[in-house]
Amino acid sequence: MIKVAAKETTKKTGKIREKSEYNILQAAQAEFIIQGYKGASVQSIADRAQLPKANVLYYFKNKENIYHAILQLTLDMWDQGIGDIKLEDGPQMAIEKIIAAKVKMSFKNPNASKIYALEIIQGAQHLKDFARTYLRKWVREKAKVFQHWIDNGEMADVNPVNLIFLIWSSTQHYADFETQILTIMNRADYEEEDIEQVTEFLTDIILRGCKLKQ
Amino acid sequence: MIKVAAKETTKKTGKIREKSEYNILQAAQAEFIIQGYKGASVQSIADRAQLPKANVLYYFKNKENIYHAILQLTLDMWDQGIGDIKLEDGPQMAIEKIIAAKVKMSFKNPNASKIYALEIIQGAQHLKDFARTYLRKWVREKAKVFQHWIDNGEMADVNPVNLIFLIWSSTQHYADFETQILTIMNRADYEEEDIEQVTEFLTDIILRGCKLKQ
DNA sequence: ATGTTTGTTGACTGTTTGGTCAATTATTAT
DNA sequence: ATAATAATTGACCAAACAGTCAACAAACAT
Repeated sequence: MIKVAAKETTKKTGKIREKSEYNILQAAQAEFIIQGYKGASVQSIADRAQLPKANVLYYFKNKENIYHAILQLTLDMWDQGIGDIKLEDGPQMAIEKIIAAKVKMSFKNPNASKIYALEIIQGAQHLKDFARTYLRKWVREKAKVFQHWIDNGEMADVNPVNLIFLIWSSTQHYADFETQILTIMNRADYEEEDIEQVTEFLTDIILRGCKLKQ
Repeated sequence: MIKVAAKETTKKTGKIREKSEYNILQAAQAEFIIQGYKGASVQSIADRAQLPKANVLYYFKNKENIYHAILQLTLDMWDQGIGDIKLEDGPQMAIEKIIAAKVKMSFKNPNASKIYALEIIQGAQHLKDFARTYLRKWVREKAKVFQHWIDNGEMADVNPVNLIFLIWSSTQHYADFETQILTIMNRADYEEEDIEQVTEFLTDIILRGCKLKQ
C-alpha cells in the first residue's frame, strides 16, 4: 500500500535499513488505520511486520516517529499524485484532469487517503501546520484560477471553494468509505474498471454542473 | 452534541441515571473522536465528565458498552434525520430534500457524523451488521426509485448508486472534515448561513447534473 | 421510622503499554 | 584478519490501562 517516493531521510540508508523501514511502515500503516494512533501498539506493529518489538524501535526510535514517517509519505504522495491545474487548460480540461487524478489516487492507494482522513477527523493533531499553511494556500490558489474562468465567462458562476470541496469529497469517498461501498455493492474488492466508471460519472455530472447556462 | 432520542434502555431510567448517562456519553463522544476507540481511556472519559472512573463504570459496565450506546444514538439520529424519498416527489424535489436534510445533519451534528466516519474508515468493526444489512437495503431501495425516474424520462441517465454516493460524500464532508474546512476558510466555527449556502450550492450543481439533456 | 434500592468512590489487581539496555551476532571497510 | 559499525533481541521497568469490590451515603418506598 505504501509507495515510497524518492527517500531523503537524514539517516544513511543501507540496504537492510531501507527494506526494514519499508516493511515496518507497511505494517504500521495498516495497524494505525485499524486501531488509530493511540490504539496501535508497537508490539502489534512488530507482530504484523514479523519482527521483535525492540527491532522496530531500533529503526524508529518511538511510536510517534513511525507515525510521522507515514504521514510524510502520505503527504508526499498526495503532493505528487494530484495534478496541477493550469490557466491555459481551461475549466473543462482542468476539472477532468483533477477528478481523474484524485479518483486514481483513491482507488490505487486507499490506505493513504484513510490515514489522512482519520487525521483530519480527529482534529489534525499531528498535521496542524500542514492544514494551516500548505493546504489553505493550495485551495486559495486553485480557487483563484476557477474564479478567473468564471469572470471570463468560461464556466458557470459557482463558488470555487465549494467546487473544490465537492471534487475533493466525492473522489476521496471511494477510498475512505471503501468498506461501506464494497459492502453496499456486495463486492470483495475494487476492480480496474471501477476507476474509469467512477471517473466518468463524476466528471460528467460535475462538468454539467459547471457548464454555462444558455 | 449528542441528542438523546426517546430512550428505551432495558434498565429503569431514574432521573439521576438519565442525567449521568447523558453526561458520560457527551464526554465519551468527544473522547472517542479525538483518541479513537482503543485510544480513549475510561479515566479520560471520567475526567471529561468530571466523575470518578468507578462511577462511569457503574452506569456503563465497560468501555465497549459506552461506545455501543454512542453508536446506537448515532444510528438513531441518522435514521431519523435523513428524509425519505418518495416516488411522487419526483427527482428534483427528492434530491432537494435529501441534500437539505444531510447538510443540516452535518452542520448541526458533526460529531455524530465523525463517529460514524471513523467507524467505517477503520473497517466498521463494531458496525458490520448495520452496514451489511440495513445500509445496503437503504441504498438499493433509493437507487431503485432513481432508476424508475430515469426509465420514465424524468431525469438524466446517471448511475443511481454513484449519485447516492455523491450526495452522501459531498454533504458528509462538511461534518467530517470540519477542521480542515474551517482552517481553509480561516474561520473558528460554522455559522447558520453556511447551511443555506452549502445546501444551495450542492443542490444547484447536482440538480443540473441530473437534468435531462436537450 | 425503617428497610430497600440506587448512587458514590478510594483502593486494589492483573495486564498491557512505550521505551531502555546490555549482550550478542552480522556486515562492512581496511 | 581485524576493527568498527550496523542489526538483532530477550529481559526488564515504570506508567497507564480496564475492570472489580467493598464500604458507605442518598434517595425512595412503605
